[in-house]
Amino acid sequence: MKSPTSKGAPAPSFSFAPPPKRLRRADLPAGTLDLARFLIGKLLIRPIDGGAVLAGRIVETEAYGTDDPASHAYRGPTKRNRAMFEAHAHVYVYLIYGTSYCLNVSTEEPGIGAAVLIRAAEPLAGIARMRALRDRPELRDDELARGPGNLCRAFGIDPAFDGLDLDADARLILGDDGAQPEIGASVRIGLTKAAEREHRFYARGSRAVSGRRSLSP
DNA sequence: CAGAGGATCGGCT
DNA sequence: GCCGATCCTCTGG
Repeated sequence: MKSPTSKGAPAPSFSFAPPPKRLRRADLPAGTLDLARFLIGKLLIRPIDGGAVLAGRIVETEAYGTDDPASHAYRGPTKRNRAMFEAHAHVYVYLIYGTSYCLNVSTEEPGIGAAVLIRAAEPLAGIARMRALRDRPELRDDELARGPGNLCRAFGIDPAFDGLDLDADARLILGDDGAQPEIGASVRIGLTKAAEREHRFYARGSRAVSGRRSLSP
């Protein structure tokens, strides 16, 4: 028997204790490495239909700062990367390898191109919907948003989100519920340029982190 | 205007 | 661990 007292009532789509605080631009550190570390443990929340949300805890990020040959902004602004040059807390979404989208958050003052790649999240709410978006019913919860392309698919994030201001737009929200995982650092994943820089950050012990186990001790 | 390459993923050896 | 899929963007001629 389950929920005998709430028979017929719709299940709450989203509940945290304590409820998360929405993070605005002023709450977010500027600076690429600082924001990459700060975002570990924070909540990524995407409201969908009927008051429901998709939500997950960010467990892996990578920094792409100034003077970084691996950054899309390294050679200056282009049509694609313009969101990287907006004030910090703007969203940059791009297509990689013709198959996956990647979600980034801009990190510096206007005119400076830099961003943090959101690489993985632990699903917390809207999990059935995420599994449907992935179209992989066999996956465990902690596999749904593991890896930057998978995260975008699980959250339904596509180029329509490119340029969105996390401070002002209701389509995507950063939240803080007070959790503070222990943070580890490593080299970034999948790069050919500047591969030695330890600009990847992750939540120690999370099963939702991508990459070989040895990268996330 | 052609061509190379890419912040990935999933399947296969 | 290796490889192909798939397509957009940027670069160079």
